[in-house]
Amino acid sequence: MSLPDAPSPRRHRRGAGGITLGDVARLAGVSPITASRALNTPDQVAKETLERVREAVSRTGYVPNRLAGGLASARSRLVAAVVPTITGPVFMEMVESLTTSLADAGYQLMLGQSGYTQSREDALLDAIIGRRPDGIVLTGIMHSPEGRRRLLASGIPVVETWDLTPTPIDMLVGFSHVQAGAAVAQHLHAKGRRRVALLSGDDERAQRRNRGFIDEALRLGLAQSADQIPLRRVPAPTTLGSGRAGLAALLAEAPDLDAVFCSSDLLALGVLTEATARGVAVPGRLAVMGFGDLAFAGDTYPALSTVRIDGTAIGQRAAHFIVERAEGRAVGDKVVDLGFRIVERAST
Amino acid sequence: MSLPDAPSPRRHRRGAGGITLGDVARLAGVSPITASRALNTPDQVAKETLERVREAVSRTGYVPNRLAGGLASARSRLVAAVVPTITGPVFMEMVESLTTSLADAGYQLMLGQSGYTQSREDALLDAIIGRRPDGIVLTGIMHSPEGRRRLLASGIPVVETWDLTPTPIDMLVGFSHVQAGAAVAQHLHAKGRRRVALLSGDDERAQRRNRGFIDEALRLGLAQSADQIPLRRVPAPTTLGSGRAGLAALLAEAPDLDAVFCSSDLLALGVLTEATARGVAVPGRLAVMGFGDLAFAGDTYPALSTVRIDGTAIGQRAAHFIVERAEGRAVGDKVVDLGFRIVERAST
DNA sequence: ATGAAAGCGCTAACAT
DNA sequence: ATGTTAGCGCTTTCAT
Repeated sequence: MSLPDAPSPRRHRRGAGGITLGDVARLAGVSPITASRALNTPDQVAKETLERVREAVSRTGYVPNRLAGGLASARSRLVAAVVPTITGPVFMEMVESLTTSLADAGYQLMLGQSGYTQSREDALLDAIIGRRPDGIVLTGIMHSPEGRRRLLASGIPVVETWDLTPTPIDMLVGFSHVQAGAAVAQHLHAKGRRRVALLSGDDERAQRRNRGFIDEALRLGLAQSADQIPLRRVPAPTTLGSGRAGLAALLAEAPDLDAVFCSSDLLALGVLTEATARGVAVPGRLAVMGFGDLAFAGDTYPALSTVRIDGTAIGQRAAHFIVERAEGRAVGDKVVDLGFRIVERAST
Repeated sequence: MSLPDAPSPRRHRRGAGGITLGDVARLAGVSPITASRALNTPDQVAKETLERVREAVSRTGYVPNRLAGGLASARSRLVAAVVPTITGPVFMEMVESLTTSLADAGYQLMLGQSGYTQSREDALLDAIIGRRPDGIVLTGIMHSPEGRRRLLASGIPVVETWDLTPTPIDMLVGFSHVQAGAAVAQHLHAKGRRRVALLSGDDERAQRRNRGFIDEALRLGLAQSADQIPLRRVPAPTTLGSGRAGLAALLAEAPDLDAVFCSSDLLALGVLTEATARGVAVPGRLAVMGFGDLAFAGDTYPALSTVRIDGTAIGQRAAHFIVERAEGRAVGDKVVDLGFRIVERAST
């Protein structure tokens, strides 16, 4: 009974507001799908049509709704990264390079902090999977069976990083912590140090480096048994302050120490600081070794010997893995060992 | 010609795969919308129905597709944060607290790095707006007119941070850099310092602090004209290394300096390091002042006097602003000046 | 090179 | 307390 042409008073929907692809298409005098192609696959569209669509886009200030696009195409162009905490500076380099590499490829990074506990990590995982990211980058390897199951079930490409494991969920970019620890023991031994100690964050990867260090130290005859090597654990994330306190504690326990391997550069900086405050000569009386080779390591006084981990490369590789998968290309080797490098500076 | 009951061979759609709300609903013997309500607004659903839905969810391992939810409800539960770079540790505290506060409220953080240049920022903005986040947190205030326009046009709640301006785009959580600079000048003057210098990153906010410092220094009679105050600029993000080089340069220019105000704690740590390396007594011969009060500031040797900026509070306030908006509640005062605090430690 | 139709998975609006 | 219907804005499939 109403006029056929009258806009029927349909009950539906908050007219959300924004300019849609339909609006752009209408303005350009083409169908929505042509407008879509003009934006996504320009070479499928005639030059002149392309021009008209581009014109319409800039006149309207249209910004495509990627939520809708992602839903329709099952490609969100979102990538999630999970780090224990970003205030430990160790992972910053990786996050920065991930963000940049992904942005260059048209992907956006979602950041999640798991804390160093597992319960949060599992909860976070659901929040992440719900966004249907095109990939998930994990810091460290996923141990929780529940987490592995959910990740596998989601079908989302996963890159585990900063570690190696014979049983990766999917892809992997890392290095061997055990070997890194062993290499440090060798380095200190080669430098003539004989009474070595460990100052370490209480996270699992640091423990593994300690293990490698201790085993190698025993092999080299630096001690007869593991408990002869003083070991001080501090809570992760490690800080300069805990480095100072840590050295104080180690020195109280074993005043004749001649070398300390710290599980992070920040810890090592704390050790250098405490040594300065106490007048302990570095490297004269005490050699100090860090881990990570953060930006500041070459500029401390004395300059810090450390283990270089190329966080930027880790981020780039991880981004590459995920983008290749998302674009439907097969990645060759799904596991990359990026290794590490002993960087000898003044502190040893 | 085909049997009416036969699943009509419709041409459509990759069956993406995953379990959907429909599957859960079917299993629970309810309609999809009831299942939706069971998950989102449980108290609108009968106890027993709720139970059946929950059961179905855990049996299937269903994880809601938030892309679809966001599209339907026009609420993505995504929040974007833009920082110049996350490898400057200054913003980490804010990003961490943002991430945590938002996660607690069921929102997820998207991270963007603008670099310290404007062109990247504008491009980044479109990438962000395309995701239809429920809010955008900007580091610093948005100057680019084009950026402001797009942000305004998007209708997305915006929080500018780390600064004050009489013309915020929307909401604002910051403090006065000019006043902070002035307060430092007063502090150094009160400590009896008379030959002050500046070591500063070349970003705009640091310049503003310098301005406040210089004006106040002139007022206090520490110099007759601005160019009597040695000023060394280093590229942002600032580093320990540039702090060392900076002090060296300042000392070459003005050997009789008795105080340096650094635009970041990291720079100040570099200055302390260089002072140690040169045997310049701090605070005896040289007072050093940082900015930020990062975690390590209290543990340097000597402990660093600095300006405390509560990055955690900034993040919390920003998160609060955005969540309130997203939930449809009005925020009272849209501008919050969180201030700063001079933290006096051993270095001055 | 372009278009029509269908529907991605969910929720708002309007019932009952 | 639960269901029906339409459609969020886009892209896929199939057709021309």
